[in-house]
Amino acid sequence: MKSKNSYHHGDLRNALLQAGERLLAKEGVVGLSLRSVAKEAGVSHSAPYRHFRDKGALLSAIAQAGFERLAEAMDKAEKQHPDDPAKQLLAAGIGYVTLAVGNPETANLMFGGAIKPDEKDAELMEAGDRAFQGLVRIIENGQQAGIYKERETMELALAAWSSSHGLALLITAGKLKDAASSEEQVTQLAASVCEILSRGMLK
Amino acid sequence: MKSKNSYHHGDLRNALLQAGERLLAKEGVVGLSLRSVAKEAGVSHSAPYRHFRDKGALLSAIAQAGFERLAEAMDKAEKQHPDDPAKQLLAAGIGYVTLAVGNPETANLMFGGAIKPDEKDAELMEAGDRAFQGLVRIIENGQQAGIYKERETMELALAAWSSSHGLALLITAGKLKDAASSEEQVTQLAASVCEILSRGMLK
DNA sequence: ACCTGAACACCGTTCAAGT
DNA sequence: ACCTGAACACCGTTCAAGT
Repeated sequence: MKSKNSYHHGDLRNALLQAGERLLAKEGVVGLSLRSVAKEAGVSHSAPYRHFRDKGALLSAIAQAGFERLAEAMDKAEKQHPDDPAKQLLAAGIGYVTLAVGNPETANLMFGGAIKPDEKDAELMEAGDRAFQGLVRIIENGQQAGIYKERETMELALAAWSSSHGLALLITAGKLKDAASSEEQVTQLAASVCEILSRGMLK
Repeated sequence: MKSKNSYHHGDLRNALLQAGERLLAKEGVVGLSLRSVAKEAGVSHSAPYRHFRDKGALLSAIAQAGFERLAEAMDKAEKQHPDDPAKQLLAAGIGYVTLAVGNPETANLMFGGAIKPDEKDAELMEAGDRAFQGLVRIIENGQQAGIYKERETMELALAAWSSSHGLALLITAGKLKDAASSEEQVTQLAASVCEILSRGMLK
């Protein structure tokens, strides 16, 4: 049992993670300093170094939490429609885009290159892979149900991933300002992209 | 006629832009400081402020150049296949992805949220729009040729943009490390995604 | 008109010292 | 074992002063 007012914080690691996410949402990845995170958590500017190797490690941990939420969204999409892999894919796409739009700065952190390749630790990569594997499973469900054309699982999964990912990042980057202001519009756009990908652009 | 050794640089704005792009490619958007750009250009750390309002304005100008190259790639894709809008779309997708993969840090700058929304000046937005309009024109060519299903131009364009954009950023973010190491592999992936989008995933 | 150098407030990181 | 505070090298930005 630890007191919050004591010299020793007790759960500083989590407090820093929370403060980091809060400041990230407010200030963006450029405006987020390790010192401001420490201040927000109520500790000195050097305290974080007991829990994170450096600033990149904190960012990496925040990004990891984002990938875990993304993996959950994929799992949820699969379980929501146990016998309809087409609906699973639609729900996955909408979930992907909705999650990114709801946390645009986290999405930028996860995919925007703020974390240098050599700072990407194994845990971060694993969390990213888990999210992708959730989508791959949904594609495999469709293949087993025989609804897709004969193609490599990875090719289909990459096409689906690319279109959801692209739409999500176009929105978070503000390139679709007027067309994607409400959550309803965002859902509609995700559904439209998913349908075009499923049925094809060509006659 | 201006001398490079004189006290007055003569073309410092362009020199800073060039130095910025060079350092961006080498250090990434996180490692790029305005002071290092000034040093690379051989001027004092405060000289850039004669030519750019602040650091964001320099980044914005670099991003703008990136969008102009992207717009050129779209135009080139259209002109390369004057009578085949399907090939235009494939060339546009490959061009998009190839450009991003060749300049990953510039792509991150263009789409990664390093430039805050309020720093996005009119010129930057226009350059981005021009690139998108190039893609829209290619879609319209296909609609006029009657090759696409009946759908809003914008819906088709957004689906095409999303999938190319998503693939490009997945690669530059390093999420496809092993599958996209050579330029040939990258072209192949872009072609695969484009074909799946054109013909559809479903049987 | 354009560039420099000192100055200021901030930042990431380290390390001896405190509890 | 965990946190603090001084210290260092860096950064963005401003501004009087130089050419």
